[in-house]
Amino acid sequence: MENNIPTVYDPQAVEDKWYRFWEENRLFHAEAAAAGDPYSIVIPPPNVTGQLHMGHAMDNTLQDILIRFRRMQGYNTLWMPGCDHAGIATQIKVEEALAQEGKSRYDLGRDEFIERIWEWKAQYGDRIVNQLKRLGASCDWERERFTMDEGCSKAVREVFVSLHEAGLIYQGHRITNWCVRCNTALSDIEVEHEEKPGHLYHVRYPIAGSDGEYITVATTRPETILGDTAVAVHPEDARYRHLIGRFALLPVVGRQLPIIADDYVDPAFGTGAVKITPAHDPNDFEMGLRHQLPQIIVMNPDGTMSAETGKYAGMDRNVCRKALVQDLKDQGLLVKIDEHAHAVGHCQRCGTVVEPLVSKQWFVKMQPLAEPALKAVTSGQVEFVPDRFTKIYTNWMENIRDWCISRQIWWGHRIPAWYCQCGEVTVSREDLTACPHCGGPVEQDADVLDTWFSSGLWPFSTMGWPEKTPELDKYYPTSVLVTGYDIIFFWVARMMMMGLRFGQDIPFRHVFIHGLVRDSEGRKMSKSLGNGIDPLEVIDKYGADTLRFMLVTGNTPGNDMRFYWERVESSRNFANKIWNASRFMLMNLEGFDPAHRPDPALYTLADRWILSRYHRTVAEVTRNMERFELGEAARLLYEFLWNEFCDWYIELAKARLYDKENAAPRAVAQHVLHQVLAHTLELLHPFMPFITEAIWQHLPHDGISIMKARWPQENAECICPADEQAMTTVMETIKAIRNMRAEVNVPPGKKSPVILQVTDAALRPVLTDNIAYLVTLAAAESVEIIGGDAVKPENAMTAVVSGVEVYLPLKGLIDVEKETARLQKELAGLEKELARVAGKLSNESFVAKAPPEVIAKEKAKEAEYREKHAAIRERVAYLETL
RNA sequence: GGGGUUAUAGCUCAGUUGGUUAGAGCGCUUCGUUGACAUCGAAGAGGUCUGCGGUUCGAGUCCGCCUAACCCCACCA
Repeated sequence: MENNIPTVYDPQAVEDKWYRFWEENRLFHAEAAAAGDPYSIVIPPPNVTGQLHMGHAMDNTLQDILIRFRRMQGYNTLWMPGCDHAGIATQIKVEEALAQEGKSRYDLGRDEFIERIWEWKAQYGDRIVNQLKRLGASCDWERERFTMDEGCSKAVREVFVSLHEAGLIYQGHRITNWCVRCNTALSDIEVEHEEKPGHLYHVRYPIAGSDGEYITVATTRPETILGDTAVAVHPEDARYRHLIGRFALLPVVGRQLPIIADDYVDPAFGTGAVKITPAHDPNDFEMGLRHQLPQIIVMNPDGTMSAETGKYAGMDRNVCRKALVQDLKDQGLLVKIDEHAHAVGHCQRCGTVVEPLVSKQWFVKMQPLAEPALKAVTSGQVEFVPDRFTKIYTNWMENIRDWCISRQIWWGHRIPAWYCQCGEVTVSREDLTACPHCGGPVEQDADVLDTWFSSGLWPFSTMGWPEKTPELDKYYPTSVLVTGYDIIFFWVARMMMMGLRFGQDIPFRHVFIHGLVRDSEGRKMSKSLGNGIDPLEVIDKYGADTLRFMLVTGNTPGNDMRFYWERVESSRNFANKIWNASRFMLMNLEGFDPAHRPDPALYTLADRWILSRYHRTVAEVTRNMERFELGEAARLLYEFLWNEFCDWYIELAKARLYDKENAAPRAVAQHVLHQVLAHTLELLHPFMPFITEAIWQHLPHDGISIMKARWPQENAECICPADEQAMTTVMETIKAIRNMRAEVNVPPGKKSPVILQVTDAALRPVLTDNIAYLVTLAAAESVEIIGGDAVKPENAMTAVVSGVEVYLPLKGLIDVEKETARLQKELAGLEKELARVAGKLSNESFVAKAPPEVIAKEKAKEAEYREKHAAIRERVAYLETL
């Protein structure tokens, strides 16, 4: 039928072709009005100017597997694609490009800078999409969305205004995390804390109006001394009680600081006295409010010291620290510097040390939103896979704090608030040109929203919300969200809150969490380490199917995996194995009529065996897919296809396939070969879409694409343990012969006679029927089957499989001593097992309490071992007489 | 300070409601160009499942504790 297929699978030759075919035939497209229960996934939107990395490759492979699986099962399947504008990340990129020209965003001005970013998006916005296509992602590209497109922007504004109307968005002067490099406020989770060795500076503050009296405070950030407005001690601290109500003199500056008492102070830490800097420390900020302390801002947004700091004004914060410490030393006020490890916050995006400082920002009040989001998970309405992430999620939700959503950057959704000179701030769905209160001119808030604000709306904004759309109706809530554990708080949690409030329902039923792809040493792949592996490189070299298979096997949900080229190669080999098994089939389908179903009576044991194994595989693979155990499903397919179908069935079928004189048996073999392989390819399709499509298209088929093939169904009637058992005996007999031949180095070309002494009468016909296999697969010259009571052959090697003693008369090749040793070793193993089983069976509690089928199994084992043992012992005894 | 993950063959990992002589890939040893595949085939070597205790007739699997590594969360200056 097909003889011109290359012996090595070449992904490059088929991938582009079939992807185009799928797209041209709109096979990824979903219609809300079409039949079928909905199954939907929204893609975690990658950064629009980003590039596909290994994490994306894994994340999207998992999604594509689920989508393709459900599509084949007949669901009305939507995979919604799109990109994220990724505020700070994208802005940094464009700023870096600008820096190449020696410019900053301020040189361009806001409008021109934003225009520049849109140009970037136009230039690179397709790249990530094209990379996802190379991976094989079956997204409905006709629906592609962008977090800053018109629809999503409308959703953002609607949500902002609604939350504001509900009193859940407010503006406030509060202490927030500030990145001096990005020049913007950050939310708490955008700050990464790293425990680092630092210093604890002990500084003397003289007591006002005293003679040489002082109080010593300890601080890790001496430059903030300039913003101190009090010194606090614990009210019960006997060392300092007499000082409460008096004043200390701020070193260098000379300002008078009240000494106050507050429970917050831990007498055991440092000196038990704390300097209070309300504008630059979250705790001090709170304490400042309690004691009505003034806030003195000593640092500018760019990290230099403010005009408030006198001679230090304009210095970088780090320079100031050194200068100030020197000044304290000079004045004899620096008592000591202790080594002190403490957590320092860094900007997630640029790594700069973050400063807590007071500024005016917009916040979302989280408690009321978190409550339903928490309940949806604790009630089981939304399930995390694996389950352990439930706890991480709920713990965060229970301790949630308000979310700072305003960013002082330019790329993003502008906050829909307008300021008027009359003092009114108006939040509006429509752009304002005049103040609704006084009619005066208004100016829109300069800030934009945190990127995650719009991402949080993704499951419903992409479906057309706030409009009522058929998509929203059909596909929301989505079926599953697939993402890494690193963005559970950033994204999953926000989608839960927003979805429940604005989508009127949970955003997804399952959250399928996967781990990170690390390098071969277990390190995170990162640009700075230069240890990243480009998925495109893997696809170029080995093909997308290979990459996908490698990414989905060998690990379990939620756990990290390491990238090894050896594993890529092993997946590649599997693809090649599939290719060649298919080649074999295609080369042997001559005269095959798929419509003709052979008489089941003509099926051989091998046929019934592989069909039984196949149907078991269907059931197990489907079960594992439904439970998100994709790696296990893939492993089962690998083992079935390679170890059973290729290693055995193809070999067992060859004789019939090659014998063109006997049409009927040949047709049966063709039928089974085709049926099992074609359907196994269907099972494999979600994992390896390209190669399975390429082969499927060569086969006789109905329908346009394997993508649209019906997912295989298990037929329990085809599962036959007796046939499996019988076939196992035949295979074990073959293996036993091969083993003995290898043991004494029989040349591969040299055939030898085989004598089988069958002790289990039921096995006699099985072996008699399958003698041909021993000839072809075990190099048997002749096979003689003798009864259990017959005289045992002499001068032969011996092996025992269940119910069959296998004798290999190898005159001249047998070294009696070696053979005895080999059998003795076998005996020792059997004795050990026999002792174990006998021990179990003689244990009264076991016999009384274990389930009957377990006991029966153990008894059967015991009988088998006994029989084998007896046979081998007899053999050893015989050898010893020689 | 809380919480979590991991510990199984030389390496990387599976082992899913507790019950087979604990598996795979890579690596290693020996052999193999017979018409699917050397990106292959055949035969092998290699593990007291981190340690201790508990539950159970039975534990790699469930429960404690120990050790080690990693991760997340947390406003002790």
